[in-house]
Amino acid sequence: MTVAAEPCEVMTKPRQRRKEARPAELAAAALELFVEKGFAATRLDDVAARAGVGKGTVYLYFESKEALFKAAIEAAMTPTVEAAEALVECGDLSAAERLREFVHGWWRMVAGTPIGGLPKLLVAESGNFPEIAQWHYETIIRRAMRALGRIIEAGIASGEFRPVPVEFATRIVFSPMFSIIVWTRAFGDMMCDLPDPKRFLDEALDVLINGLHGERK
Amino acid sequence: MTVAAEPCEVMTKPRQRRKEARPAELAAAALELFVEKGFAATRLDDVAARAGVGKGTVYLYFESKEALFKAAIEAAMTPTVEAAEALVECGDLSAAERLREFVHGWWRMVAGTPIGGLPKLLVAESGNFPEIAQWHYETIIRRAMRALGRIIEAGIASGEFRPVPVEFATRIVFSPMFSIIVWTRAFGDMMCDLPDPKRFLDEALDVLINGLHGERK
DNA sequence: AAATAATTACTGACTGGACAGTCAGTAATT
DNA sequence: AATTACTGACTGTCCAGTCAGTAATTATTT
Repeated sequence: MTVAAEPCEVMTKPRQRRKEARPAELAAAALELFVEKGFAATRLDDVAARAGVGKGTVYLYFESKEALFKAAIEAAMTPTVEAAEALVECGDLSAAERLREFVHGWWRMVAGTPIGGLPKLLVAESGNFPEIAQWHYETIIRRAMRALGRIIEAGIASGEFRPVPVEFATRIVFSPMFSIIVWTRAFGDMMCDLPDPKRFLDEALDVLINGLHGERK
Repeated sequence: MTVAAEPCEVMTKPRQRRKEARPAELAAAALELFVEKGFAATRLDDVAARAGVGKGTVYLYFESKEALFKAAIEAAMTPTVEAAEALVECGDLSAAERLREFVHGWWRMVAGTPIGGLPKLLVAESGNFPEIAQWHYETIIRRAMRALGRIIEAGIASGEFRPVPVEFATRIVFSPMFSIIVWTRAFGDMMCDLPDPKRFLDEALDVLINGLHGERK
């Protein structure tokens, strides 16, 4: 059998050397696949293929599958939480309006991107990678919650909200966010009656803000 | 090397034949391990060992690892949702009090048991076993939500709650339950500042019930 | 500018270990 | 003696991780 000198192939681009770009490209490809299929079901051959390299190349830039996992998550998370924190700083709005801004801004930022799959992924893998889960909790979640907590504190200080325990109120506002992002990723495909997430967040904010405003029953 | 005729072993009980009891014992052992380690990381050798049988026995009663997974989940879930539905039927309480009963009763029922690990497990494996996730959603979650929804409907009908959209209100009340059960299982071990779940549920119920009562801002 | 050598980013066939699933054999029960 | 619940060593497969080899790039020589 002869080599059949390139019979109009589908653009078989030649091997390239791009030391600088590889790590980020690999991390991005890995993130997509980990979010799609989970850690165990993701093969490094596939990650390499999606990044347009051979499997060996993965090991030039990452120690192991686990190291790649960690790197992919960290690379995606850090900029996101920073952007989320920035949402808190918006002008002279009421606490209620700032809560709405924060929640909606966050949703616009993560919905439909691989980053939106991270909460589900981290929940799924928390048992197998406790160090990563802990890092994520301490570095990302705490920080995001503190941002949310500051809005609520300000609302209490100004008399707009009644004096609820901030620690708890923060987590209470978090829970619809957490639920909807995990929920849509876990069951979204198969649920014909999934409510529109934006509408859900709106209704939840209505109830919560109303609950934070009013007198204790 | 000789066989060393049983030098005071740790109660090596003889092989037994218990056709009737095996499936349930295997399903229970499997549930524990799947909840502890996830589907991929659970070895059938371990399941068999925990159930006190050899690996081959697993295949006398279950077609495959996946079939065992499905059976373990279904066996645990069905009685649980029935018990949860029964919680709705309690006497002539206000809607608010019935919500509290439902949420606390559910928590008492699942906290600290392997069943409490199922939401996290199902989230984690939803991508790899869409049929199981779909069965779970349609059979369990819908049913539990309908029970919750009935409480809210009654509260609206009696004028205790304002006329919120029930579909949404149901999911809003669900979200702190979902959050806390998944959260404690995923991050509970490593979080020194995890709030007491019972207190969290109480505070969430306060805010939510207050939010359902009051006038729209 | 062209040829040659030196360097190194990149590759993919290969290995070793882990584990789902099998089946010939064992022993409890009838 | 016949039946069958049960066993665990074995097989085939899958995949993370390796490494000898390839080719793109840079440096050096002519």
